Amino acid sequence: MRLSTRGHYGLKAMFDLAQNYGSGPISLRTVAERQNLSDHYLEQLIAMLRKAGLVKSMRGAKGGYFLAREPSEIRVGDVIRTLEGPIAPVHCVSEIDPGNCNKADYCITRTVWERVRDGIAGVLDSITLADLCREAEETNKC
Amino acid sequence: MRLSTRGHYGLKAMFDLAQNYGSGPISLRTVAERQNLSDHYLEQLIAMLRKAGLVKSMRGAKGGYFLAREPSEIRVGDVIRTLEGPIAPVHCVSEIDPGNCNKADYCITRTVWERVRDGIAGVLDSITLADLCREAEETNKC
DNA sequence: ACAATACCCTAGTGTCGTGCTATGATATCC
DNA sequence: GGATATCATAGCACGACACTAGGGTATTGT
Repeated sequence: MRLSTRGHYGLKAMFDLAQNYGSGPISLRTVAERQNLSDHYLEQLIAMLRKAGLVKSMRGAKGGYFLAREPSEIRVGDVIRTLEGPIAPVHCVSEIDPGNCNKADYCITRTVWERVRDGIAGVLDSITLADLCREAEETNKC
Repeated sequence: MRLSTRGHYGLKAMFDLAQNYGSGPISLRTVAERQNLSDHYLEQLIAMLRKAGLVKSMRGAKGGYFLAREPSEIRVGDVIRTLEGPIAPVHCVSEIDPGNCNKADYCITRTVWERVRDGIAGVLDSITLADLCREAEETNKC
């Protein structure tokens, strides 16, 4: 019952970009160092986020990455789905293309996984990057 | 964001045993065939459930497995935790032995994973095997 | 112009967990 | 005592994961 590190690292990076939103592009190396991640690996993750339209990039010297829209408009669920694929505790209740069980008759345990899926999605979709920034600020005040 | 088949298959098997609760031991082969699972593989899963005290066994001819207590006393979460380990979307928020991030300072994304974890656990712990049996019965009536 | 910076892309690779299979031993019933 | 069934351990093919390697391309500052 694990998330891969992709979602974990990716969210860290997106949070970093959210904290620096509006300050122009941030270089990959900066994010990687601040969040303590392998920069080459993070490059691949952020490429997925870029193709999904969540971040934009500027090439060349002084280039870097920045959020494609405001932190309040990016939900954690958007990030996770991009990096981990559709939320699905088991394959037959995937958010996309659920497939069908090999047994034709209705599988009662499916209702469990549907509820788990909806629970996870509900949490992830209720939190935006702006929420994380606000929480981080409040934490530092204490 | 996937459960392995262990939890999936294991819950199917436990549901099968719950439906036949009180009818004496059910052989592994019977369960495996009814739930369309590899019986040798299921054997390993049910061994874990036995060691965890969720099912009991009777050896020899006419032997088999049966639930250690009433279906209403066994939560889906008990089954999943036994087969999949403690619920933890990422390692640092495991229900048991959370470890600590390599970064000493507080990681804000952790609050996300904690909420996801609690969401999953909440769903799994709110459903008992008896609930599943009741739902299965109601479904068949329609 | 040109070097430095930093994004962009494709391949490859070691490690580990998953999802089994294989083989044999032990206990119980008829 | 044989048929049935649980118990236990070992091994193994496959794929995903978490990177690393090594290049190419765009932009900037001098």
